[in-house]
Amino acid sequence: MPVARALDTKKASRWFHALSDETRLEVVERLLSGERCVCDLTDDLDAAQSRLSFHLKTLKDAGLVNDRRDGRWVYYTLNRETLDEIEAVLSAFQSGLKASRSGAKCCD
Amino acid sequence: MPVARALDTKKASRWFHALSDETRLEVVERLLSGERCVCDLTDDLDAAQSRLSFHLKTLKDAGLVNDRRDGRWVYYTLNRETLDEIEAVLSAFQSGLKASRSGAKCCD
DNA sequence: CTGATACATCAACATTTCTTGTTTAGGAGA
DNA sequence: TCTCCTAAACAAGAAATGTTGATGTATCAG
Repeated sequence: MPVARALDTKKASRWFHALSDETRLEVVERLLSGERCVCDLTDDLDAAQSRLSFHLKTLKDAGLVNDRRDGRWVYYTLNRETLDEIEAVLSAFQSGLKASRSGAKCCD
Repeated sequence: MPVARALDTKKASRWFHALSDETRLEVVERLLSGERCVCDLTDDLDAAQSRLSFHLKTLKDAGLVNDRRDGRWVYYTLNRETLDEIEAVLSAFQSGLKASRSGAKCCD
């Protein structure tokens, strides 16, 4: 039977890049407890509006969050499916490792 | 009872940054099947030696890989503990999400 | 319509990251 | 020792990323 399919490195690198910034990680943490509007996040993180907007766009482009406009406010939520996919990559790493032989000699 | 402790965003952002590059992800993939020397990786990935060395250093600085010298060769392995820690972060995200309420209104 | 609010977008600049080529260090063997 | 080989380190330039302040756009209140 086929083992895990190959990693989509392009997709995965975009996910990890989106998570590679402290401000964006803080946004993700806030969104764990549910939907948030930009104004809340701006207050919480004490970040300039344009700066936060930039990071939200980065997260959105990577597929990590979704946005929704309601009146003049825009609400962001985490994208559960993407988080699932990322976790699957990590799990694949783990199980790949478990199955691995060790001590392969090279260059002979 | 206390839920998950707060995320160490500094540490986490370094981990994710290390994984945010396609070349480095390919290195990680190769290392899943066990220890590899730099020369093997250079061949496999068709990368210039100094370029690969740069990425290996990035991975090492982030704690994702360990290295070991044997004669003139240097062997790299994945650092299982760090992978565990990263997976724990993702799991925490997942369970945080599951527990989250939705539809919080803001700005009122 | 007018003004205020919430947010995105843009432009300019600073900072970081990546690449390429070159040099240096350490080990193996003649 | 001298030379070859593997790999790290360095240096300079290119490219990508993040920050800040200004401008643009949609929505709502009056």
